[in-house]
Amino acid sequence: MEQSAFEKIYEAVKQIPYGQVATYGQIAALAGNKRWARVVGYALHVNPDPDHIPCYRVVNKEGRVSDAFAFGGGNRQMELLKAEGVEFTGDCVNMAQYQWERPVY
DNA sequence: GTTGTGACACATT
DNA sequence: AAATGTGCCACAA
Repeated sequence: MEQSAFEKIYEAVKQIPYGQVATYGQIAALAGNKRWARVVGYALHVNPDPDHIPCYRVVNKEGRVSDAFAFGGGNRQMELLKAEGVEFTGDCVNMAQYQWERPVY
């Protein structure tokens, strides 16, 4: 059964390990196409299952949260990520250290 | 049923 | 180096 782009995106986000973060582009790439980065944003926007879709673990290329919208507050993400052991450099996450390396099969 | 918008990223100018 | 345009999917009007 062919899952829609959204479904694939959700699966990719769910695969993000604890204490790490991923970028929209990476999620999109894992979902099938990097160009879906925009779709990823929308997918998290609807976020139908926040219990399995940690939007706060998803950041943009800057290692920062969305410029346009934040998850229910903005600081919300920082607290959640810090609770997982992720350090925040000002408003940006230390991606060089915490960006999720997609397993290459 | 069509048009427009939206949590981004990349290529080109 | 920075700014603009382009591409993709799903949903709202």
